[in-house]
Amino acid sequence: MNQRQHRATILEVAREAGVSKTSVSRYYSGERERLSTAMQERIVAAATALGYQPNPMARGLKGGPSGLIGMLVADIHNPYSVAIMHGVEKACRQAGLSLMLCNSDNDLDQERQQLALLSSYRIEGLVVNAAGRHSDALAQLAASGTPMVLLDRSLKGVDVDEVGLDNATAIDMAIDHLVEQGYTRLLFVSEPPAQASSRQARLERFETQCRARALDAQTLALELKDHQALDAALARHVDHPHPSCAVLCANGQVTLAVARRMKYLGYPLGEIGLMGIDELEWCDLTDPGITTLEQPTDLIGQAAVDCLKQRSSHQATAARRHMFAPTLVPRGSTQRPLATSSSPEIPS
Amino acid sequence: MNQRQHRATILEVAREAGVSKTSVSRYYSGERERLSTAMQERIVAAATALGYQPNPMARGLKGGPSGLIGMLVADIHNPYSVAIMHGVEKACRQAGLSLMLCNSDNDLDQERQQLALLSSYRIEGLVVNAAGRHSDALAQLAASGTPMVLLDRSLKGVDVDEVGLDNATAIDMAIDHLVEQGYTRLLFVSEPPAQASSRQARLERFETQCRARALDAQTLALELKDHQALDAALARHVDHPHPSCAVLCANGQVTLAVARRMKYLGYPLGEIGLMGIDELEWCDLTDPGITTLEQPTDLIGQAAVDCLKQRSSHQATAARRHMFAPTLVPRGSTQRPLATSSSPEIPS
DNA sequence: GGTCAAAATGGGAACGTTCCCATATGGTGC
DNA sequence: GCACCATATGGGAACGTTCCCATTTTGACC
Repeated sequence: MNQRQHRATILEVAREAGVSKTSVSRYYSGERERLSTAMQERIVAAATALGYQPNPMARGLKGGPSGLIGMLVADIHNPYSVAIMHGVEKACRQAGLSLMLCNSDNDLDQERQQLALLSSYRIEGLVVNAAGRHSDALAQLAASGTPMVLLDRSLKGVDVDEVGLDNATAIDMAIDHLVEQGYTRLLFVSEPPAQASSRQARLERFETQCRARALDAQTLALELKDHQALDAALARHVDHPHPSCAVLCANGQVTLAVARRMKYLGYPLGEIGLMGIDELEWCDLTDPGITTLEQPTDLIGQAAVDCLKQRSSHQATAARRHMFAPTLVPRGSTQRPLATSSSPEIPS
Repeated sequence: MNQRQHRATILEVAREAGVSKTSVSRYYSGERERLSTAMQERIVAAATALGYQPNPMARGLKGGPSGLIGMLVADIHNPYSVAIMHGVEKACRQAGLSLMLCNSDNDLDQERQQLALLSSYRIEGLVVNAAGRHSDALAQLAASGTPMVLLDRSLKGVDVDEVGLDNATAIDMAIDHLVEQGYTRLLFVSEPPAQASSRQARLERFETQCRARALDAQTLALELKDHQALDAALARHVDHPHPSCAVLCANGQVTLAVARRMKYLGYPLGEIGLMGIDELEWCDLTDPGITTLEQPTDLIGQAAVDCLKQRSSHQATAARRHMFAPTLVPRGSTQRPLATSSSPEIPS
């Protein structure tokens, strides 16, 4: 009944092909060019005949590559994380690597434990989208030589590659767009920035740019569960006797929360501008549509895996940063009702 | 600079504790009760002193448990898959297992390859949310004794545990709700059912139930990319000189597509009823809100992992099926405008 | 044709576990 | 006091690789 439970080993392939196990091993560990073509042919013949497949466990044991890439995510529900995960998974698949997915649920203890587990599997690289506070466990893993990429974060004391959005460009694009559309009073809403460097970066860029342009701007950092604080801030922002207010959301989660509250409070989208970083699948479904800055998540995921591959093959160079620019997806939420369809494209 | 690169082995712990490696091994492979308390204390002391952590590679090599659970997903972008993934990941974490995530991108070849890879890691169990057509690779893996759970699918010739939504109950709840709300002409929209048994099940239940109740009902199965076909079907459904039409969507992806087209075509939600299986985070954001049947995804994921755990410990019993009932989340899209807030709760 | 280096191949010892067996140790019943 | 069994412990051989080193073959150059 059972399919052949037994799995062919390298030794059996060697016997079948009439060569030594060392040669078979060489064939499968990327040293084919050292083998004569005749030998290569005999090996593939024997291997396919026996249905041989290398055992990554045994390989990883001896110190060879484990074929495993770890991904540590703080919140598996975050659409941004999922989108990146897609890119990472795809890149891994193409590189013949497997993905171990870990979710820390924003819990530092879980994170530590997951990290220990990942390192015990001798992962060849780690993609991290977590670790708000200084994570000693993360630093230790990086110091021990595991290639590591930080997604949209940078960590004090951890000098590793970073990949993510070009926050300065993104914020500038957002401000440009909002100003072009005629909004003159801006509110930036973010989750608490202490936990993630990219939040910090976006917040700071917004503040300095608005100051530099002498815009009427404010910022708000809060936990999204806190409806009341958000409602109050929105009211404060909107009730100002100023013609045109807009809200800029620091990420997709914020966009969702703000859109929800604005709908609840009855603020008309467009008249009150709304714009978010991160594209979301439902952005064109809310009534006038929500304008977003779309991140090239597949590219980012790919870049992360590329970093890891490079680092595990070459000797360690200095830490690098890949920053990607977003794409503006304009929709109705940043279209003021007075400005009719005749486009006022005149440069100022 | 480097943290101690060297990792303690079972042998070093044994030496440190002055016991044999066998005893240490026993301690870590769940045979603690066979050890005297004195020995247990010495082992744990030595292990913590050395920072010992078992090497799962070596363990898996010898035939022991690999600590790995695989999850094969056809489309990592599908919110349902992601939601289940969350539950599965959480359950794994609590059980001390790690999750290897594989995405087949709806490609049978990729699926085959991923399956081979997973099996080469000697996974202890596999959660599958893919495999439309009869997958020989899947059947083979199941036959070889790997515990396996099918999510919302059943496969001919593969007799394994299944976990998912109670489709009959869900469809009945949906029909009940729509009829209660006064909709009399129903359209069921689904993706092509040939690829997934749950689509088939929902479609069939809808047809038989509507026939049994003598309802004016139709079904539509199509690829979601095909806007034109969808638009045409919606128009055909709605333009009927009948007072109250409603559309029931077979899953979240369908709901998104239909909502998009209805918005584009200008059909007012509520007047034309809309209801979907699968809760989506943006359902309350579209104007009157979209009524859904929410699946207990965390429970389903947990149940899947539970199945695997049971099956890998106990001897194989007959395949079981866990079917979960959904929860109705009523919103404006199934609230007819004529029926004002005074609820017409009179039973017919 | 002999020397030497390069290329091609093979044998054995690890890697860190688990498991089978063997060996103490302690208690029980006659 | 001796056979007996249960309970604790330990030693060695696997598991399937890779890697170091040794050996053989090849070919090129004087």
